[in-house]
Amino acid sequence: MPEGHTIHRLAAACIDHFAGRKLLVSSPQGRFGQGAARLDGLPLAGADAHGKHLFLRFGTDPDEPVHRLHIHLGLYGKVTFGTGPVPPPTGQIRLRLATGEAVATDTTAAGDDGRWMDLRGPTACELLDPAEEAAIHARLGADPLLPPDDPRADPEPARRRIAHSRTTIAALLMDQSVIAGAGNVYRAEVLFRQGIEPHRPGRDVTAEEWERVWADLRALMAEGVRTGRIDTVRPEHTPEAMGRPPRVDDHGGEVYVYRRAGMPCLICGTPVATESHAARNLFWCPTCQAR
DNA sequence: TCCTGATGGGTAC
DNA sequence: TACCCCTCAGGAT
Repeated sequence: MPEGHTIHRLAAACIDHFAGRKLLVSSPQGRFGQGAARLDGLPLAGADAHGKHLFLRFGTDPDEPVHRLHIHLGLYGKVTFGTGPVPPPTGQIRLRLATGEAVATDTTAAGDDGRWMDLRGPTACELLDPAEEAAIHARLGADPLLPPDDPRADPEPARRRIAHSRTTIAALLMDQSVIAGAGNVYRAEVLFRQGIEPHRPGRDVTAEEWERVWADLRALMAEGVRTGRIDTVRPEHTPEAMGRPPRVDDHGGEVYVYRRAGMPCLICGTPVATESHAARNLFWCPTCQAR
């Protein structure tokens, strides 16, 4: 789930469900109890995403919030939205937001209109002061999902980093200080779609190739925000177009190489290769990505 | 019922 | 590079 598109969707969903509404905030069986107590009863003023980081602003003015909550889902974190009864608590790190006046913070029933959000297992769920939040933004690279006129979406620093780096392009695309929001799926898929061998040093990637990678990332991830899935195959390679069975996988989308090790490349039939690369699984087609 | 791995990242060596 | 964090679906048993 949690590549950047998931977090941008999450920010929009928080606005949809909770913006301007006083919230019941609790941390049942959680380690965020004190933070939840400080947020309880405040309205949600805003929500935004930068890369894989989510920032919820509590108070009445999103620019001058009373509290700012930083959430990072990490590898395991999950968020569920619902209406009506809230599911019973499980797990150790958990945050619950709900609307409605008639409910005590630790009951399992939601409020009048019963909207709730349940967060389990995040890597980060913490209140930050402005300087701490600024430090997070400062260490993140270009976010392909932010509007092009947002300075945080400016790809020029990423271009420069890559153009001067001996690190592989595969590792650079996963480095959140270079590009914020792309993860292992988009990394593998964008390199496949642009025919780039993943082990090439960043400085050997041409300006034209980088332009295509950035434009493709923007388009693919925007589609991910729209649909909530990661689909990267072009129309001519869909299951329907090729007469092949659809992919059966826990995250749902149609992809070229991600987690398809040993299976035939959808374009050339070469078995998809895999290796552990900088502690993450890398997938690529040795023929389509020969260079 | 148990075991493994996963779309992430901070930290210690 | 290894480990830790700590969730949960899917496969193995």
